[in-house]
Amino acid sequence: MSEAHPYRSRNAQGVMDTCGSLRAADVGRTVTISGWVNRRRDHGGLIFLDLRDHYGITQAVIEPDEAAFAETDKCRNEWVVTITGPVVARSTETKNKDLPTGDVEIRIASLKVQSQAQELPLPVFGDLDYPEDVRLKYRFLDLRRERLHKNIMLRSNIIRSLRQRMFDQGFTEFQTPILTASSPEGARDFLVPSRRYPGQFYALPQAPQQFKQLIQVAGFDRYFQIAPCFRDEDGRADRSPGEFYQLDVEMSFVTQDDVFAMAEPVLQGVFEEFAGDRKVDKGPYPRIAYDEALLKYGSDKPDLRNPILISDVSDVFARDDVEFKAFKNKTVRAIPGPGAGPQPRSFFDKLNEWARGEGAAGLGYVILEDENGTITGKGPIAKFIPAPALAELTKRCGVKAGDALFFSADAKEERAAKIAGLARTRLGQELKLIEEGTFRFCWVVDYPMYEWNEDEKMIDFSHNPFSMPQYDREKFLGFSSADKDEILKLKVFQYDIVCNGYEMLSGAIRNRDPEVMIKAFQIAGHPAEETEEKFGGMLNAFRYGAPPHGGLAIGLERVVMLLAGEENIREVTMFPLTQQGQDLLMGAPSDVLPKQLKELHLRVVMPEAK
RNA sequence: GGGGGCGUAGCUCAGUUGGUUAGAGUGACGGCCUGUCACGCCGUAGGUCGCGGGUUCGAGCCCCGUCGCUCCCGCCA
Repeated sequence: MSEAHPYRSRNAQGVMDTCGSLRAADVGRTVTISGWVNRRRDHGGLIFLDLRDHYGITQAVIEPDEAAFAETDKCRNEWVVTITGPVVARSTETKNKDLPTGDVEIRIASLKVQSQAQELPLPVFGDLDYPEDVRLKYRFLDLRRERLHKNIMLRSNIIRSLRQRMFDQGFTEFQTPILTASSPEGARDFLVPSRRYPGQFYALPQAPQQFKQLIQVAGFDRYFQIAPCFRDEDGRADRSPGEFYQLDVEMSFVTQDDVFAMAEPVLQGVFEEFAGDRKVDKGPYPRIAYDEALLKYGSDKPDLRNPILISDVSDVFARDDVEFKAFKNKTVRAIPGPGAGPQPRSFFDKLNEWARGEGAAGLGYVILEDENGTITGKGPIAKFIPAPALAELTKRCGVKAGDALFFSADAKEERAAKIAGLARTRLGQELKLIEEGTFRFCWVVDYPMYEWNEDEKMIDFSHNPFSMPQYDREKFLGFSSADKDEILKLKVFQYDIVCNGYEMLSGAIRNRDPEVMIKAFQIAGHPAEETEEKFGGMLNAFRYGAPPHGGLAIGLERVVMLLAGEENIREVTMFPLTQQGQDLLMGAPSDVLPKQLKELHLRVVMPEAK
């Protein structure tokens, strides 16, 4: 016979007893469980301890004449203790139906204090909000609290589910290097100085992009990885500074449709598994061309829960019978405000003020009313829009009496579209039109390959330079700077999945043609030698038999955020950095010893004080 | 790099028009209480009002600067 376990007993089936495991069936057993004192209630003689561990909460009780009373009396919140005693049934009136263990309690026969706790800088009990810096400095306490504890467990379960779904589709997981080479495109790199090669640096990968493509060239076919990615860029509520994880995927001999067919069930499945009572859109997801997304939703991240659709009405305001000068020769986008007609004047003034804050000249509007069966317009600019033009507007935008129609106008099309998109979101929120408790997905496809950089008067890559253009190869190789207009119209096989306005997934069919890649970079102003030097490893691989391939990456934290119902990425990250990129718990970044700098052949030059 | 918000007891917050000794709840500590589960009751301690400077007879409050956290813009192939 083995001796009793010092911290946790087991039942007859060999199952470990925890603070969450005891039920009516355990009544009569003597058990040992360990955990934190969640709450202590002292009734004079009678003391209750709620003991908490990862698995749940169990009430323990002791009376004054018992041997362990003095030791129990000393216990305070968040001390770690081990208790041993019989499991007893609670009387009907004293059962706690809010706890799974609420039918029973443990009578404390002995209690051992494993660890005491000082006065807490952050109470574990209760669900108050605390300042971010305190929460981060004492993350280990915050993680004991139900909200974070649940979120982190959800994250782990989502990762397990994603892995299983990938294995089920015949994918293999491989690890790619963390210490790698700096890549000049994209985000700022995190650099790691080399000890053996003075003046040279490793870089942490911004993504395993080139490696996963090399894995395809190496013939492994369906690859995936829960991959850490490092980018030295500033944070946002939905974007960690420094590091994040993605489900990174690549596969060979596939078309864009093959990738879609693989990705949809994975996302769909994981959302259905963890959505609870929230609704999950059924695939196949609608495919929205990039240009269409910008027009109808004013964003390349359309939130389909919002029913408002934007229309282009530039031509209506260009008509001779419409005399509103402020909109002439501009891109004008119309944003319907369903049911906004009865809103008070202040509603419209507030929106106008908000639009100015976003950098627009304003947000014009007409309120649509029914006058003897005809729709008429009211409001400051209504008098400039004669009846036939108004009829055209209402028809095109699908608005009716009782609605309002808002206008975003700008000489620059992108600005008009962007403000319209922001107004669409804002109106959806203000008018409470955004469907709740639903996950709505869509693909955004046919991204432009290039965009015009007005400041530097040159052509830039608009997104990923490694995507395959949708093109005629010979014509592409023959492009010159005279073909600017045609070049700017080129689309690529690149695609995103957007869920409720968040970018969830991003991918592409890759460009595996060295000649085309060098030409593509030439068009963006990078000479062939430079491309050869920067991407030599991958280009060279493409010269020795590269399969057609494509893939994607799913932002893990975004998926967890949405499923956890959180709006901040730190709530789903175990040990996050602050928005300023500091680790308040471990104290990173930090100074290092002069000896370490010397080994690395580094000298620090502090920025000059102002 | 730029803009907004916040910073008062261990924690969450209140603090009037610039005016006596800066308050409450919670936690801590002590006392009372045998069925609570946010237990209840009584008491005690606990403050560089983020920091520095200024205006004023007098500053938690007004002004300037600075630091920290946060949200946004830039940035994020």
